[in-house]
Amino acid sequence: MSDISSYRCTVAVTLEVIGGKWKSLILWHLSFKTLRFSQLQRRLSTVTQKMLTQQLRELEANGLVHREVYAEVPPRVEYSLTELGRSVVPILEMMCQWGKDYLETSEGQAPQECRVG
Amino acid sequence: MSDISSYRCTVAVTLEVIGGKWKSLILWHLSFKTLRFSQLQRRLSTVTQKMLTQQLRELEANGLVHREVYAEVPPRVEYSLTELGRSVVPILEMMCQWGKDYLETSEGQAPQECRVG
DNA sequence: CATAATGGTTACTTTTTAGATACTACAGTA
DNA sequence: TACTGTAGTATCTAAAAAGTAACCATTATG
Repeated sequence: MSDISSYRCTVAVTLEVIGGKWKSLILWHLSFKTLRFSQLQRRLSTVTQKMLTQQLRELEANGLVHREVYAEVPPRVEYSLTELGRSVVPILEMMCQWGKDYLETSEGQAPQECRVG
Repeated sequence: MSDISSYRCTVAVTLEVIGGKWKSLILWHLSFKTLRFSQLQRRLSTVTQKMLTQQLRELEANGLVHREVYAEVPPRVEYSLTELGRSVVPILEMMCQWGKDYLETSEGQAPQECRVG
């Protein structure tokens, strides 16, 4: 049963780290380029400020995202992926591909590209 | 921006399908062998009957799990992975490996094996 | 002097999720 | 006759998550 218990731990850990409501989407956007808080907020359109802050704080606490504060007025805060953060991108790409296949086969939707460009 | 919107759809879809509280663990157990409801319940020790039923119904609705009811008394119901269900196992294994690496590097825990045996 | 912009925090409320408990059908067994 | 086992469902409650709105500091601009 060691396979079971270690599974439980490690997949649960991964889901805790990237499974949050906005986390994978944040990581995805940051995988393209460093972004400011307001830029992220615009890209996630329906996210509330509170949720974006919260999710970013958790990603930062887990070491996936780096937060750089510039001493300016008005303040500027930039978010970027750490090396650890970049290491989850292949998982996101795999999930993206699976989701795409799933939609195609089970719902007959038009094919979609993962990470175009 | 088509990369972004298609990302949102497909990774979100994948997370909806396998991101539930017990789903990935259920899939993991079923990847070894077909199990009855009560067998799954014992393996997931702390799951409530309601949650197990609910998660299984959703997995079934998404086509990952097959539910076979035998007309016996007392009733016997067996759950197994469909082909689609088996196709998510590599993602689970990847998440398992990432979680393992994450625990090792960020928390200095003892190494754990993914899917021993 | 009032307003805008940035990147938040805090308090309060609503919504969602999960837990606990009781109940069901049916046949076999004591 | 009462009890057991299976695989649930239904209902009510508690806890967690998320939304809403107001507030903060600072400086530049009008």
